[in-house]
Amino acid sequence: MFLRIRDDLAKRIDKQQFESGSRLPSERLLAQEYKVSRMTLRQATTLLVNQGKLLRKPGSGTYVSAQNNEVSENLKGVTSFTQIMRSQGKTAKTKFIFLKRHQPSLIEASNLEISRDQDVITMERVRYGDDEPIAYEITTVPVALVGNITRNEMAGGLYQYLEEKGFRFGKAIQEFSALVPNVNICKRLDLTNGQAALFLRQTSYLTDGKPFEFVQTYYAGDRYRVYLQRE
Amino acid sequence: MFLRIRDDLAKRIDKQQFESGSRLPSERLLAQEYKVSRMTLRQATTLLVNQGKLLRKPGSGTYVSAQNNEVSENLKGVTSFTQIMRSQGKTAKTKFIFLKRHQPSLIEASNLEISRDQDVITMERVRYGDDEPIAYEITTVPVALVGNITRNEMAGGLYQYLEEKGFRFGKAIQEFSALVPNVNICKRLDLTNGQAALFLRQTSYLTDGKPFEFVQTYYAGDRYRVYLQRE
DNA sequence: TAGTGGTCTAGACCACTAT
DNA sequence: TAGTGGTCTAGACCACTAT
Repeated sequence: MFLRIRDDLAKRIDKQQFESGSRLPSERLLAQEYKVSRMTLRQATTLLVNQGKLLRKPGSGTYVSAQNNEVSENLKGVTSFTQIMRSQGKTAKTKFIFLKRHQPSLIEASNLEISRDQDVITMERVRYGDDEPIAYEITTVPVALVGNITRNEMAGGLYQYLEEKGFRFGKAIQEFSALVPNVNICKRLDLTNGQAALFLRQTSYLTDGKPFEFVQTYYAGDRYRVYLQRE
Repeated sequence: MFLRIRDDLAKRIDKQQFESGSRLPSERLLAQEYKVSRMTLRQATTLLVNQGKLLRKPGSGTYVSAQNNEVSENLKGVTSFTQIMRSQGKTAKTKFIFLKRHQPSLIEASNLEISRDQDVITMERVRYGDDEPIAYEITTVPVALVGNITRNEMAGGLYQYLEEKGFRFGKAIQEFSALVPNVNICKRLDLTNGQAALFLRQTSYLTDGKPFEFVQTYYAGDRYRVYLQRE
């Protein structure tokens, strides 16, 4: 129930039915409109407040955030390359390099919490913003969980594919560091030898705590930034 | 009320009164113990779930996370070098390089939201884990806000100094990228020429939205990682 | 002074887990 | 089948804002 209300409110904000900066109807009114209790309505708006889309001013009202969209977009965006590019007015493009089924490396197995004799599928891709290479992405998923996914299913959107299979996504753990990539990746990213890359390792989990993907990404250091907001 | 319960539960977890991995008393029991309604008790535990300290398994119970402490420590730790080192069993040391009062650069002025004729104070330091250099930190604060802070006050803990002056801290925005630092910083960090550094820019704000510090940090790429948890 | 968000209560029913 | 977390209700009082 409260998730449906959240989605509906988010839509109304995106459609500018609630204008940026304006005050929302009071919690009591909105609860009436959605025919739920005020506590339930607050569960919905709390999610939007945490996302930065709404702003609460005690004693005054609940407001549509002015521009905070940017920050929270960037926050979410780390998991969606397409979103980041779009928010910068660029078109995300992808070049498929290869997909293969194989036994996992030590680091893949430990991050996906499987043993080394359980097969995984790895896909490598270059990500572009307009026509500039931005990132080299290596995605690994366990066969035991996702089945024998095809190239098209995987490249067409792993998340969508898994969602349709009934999986629900939970937390993700990310680890950033910096390094100078190997020659092959430097070439793919148009990096002069010796230029730095932001290196991200991400493990994503289902709601039951099972890891379903392990992604290693090299971002061209001079063309990419990660924004985060604390508190 | 629910904040007090959260703090109390957190203490009991830290004291291992609730052991790592074990099941907590049910929400109904804990609510009884704290003499609050179940909804209020859930407000408290929800905060700990979001922090990663607790784990809910519907139909089964609420559990103390096994090791997830690391992650949330790392999350907080990004703003406190000392904490990160301690969590890795290392001792944080600091070497003071210099402190000077000067007119801000363009980037300093814009991040601190001041004009270029308003003085700032900049401090540069090397941060060590045990005896290994980990980070080169450049901290800039506006004189108009913090006054003519001395070297000891600033190096002894800017946050403590400001807190004593009655300031309250709000959000912080961080931006990560990767680069190869200049020769001077490479030397300070014992980096061979050409090694990469994780570059962090952070602007920290007071509760009223005024920026009070702008920090630029170069982390030795091979000796430092930033961990984040999403959702 | 009327209206707002912040918090809390004391229940209720549900799907699920563990046995 | 008993117990658990997930969600929801229909109220209530509070401090605060806006006027």
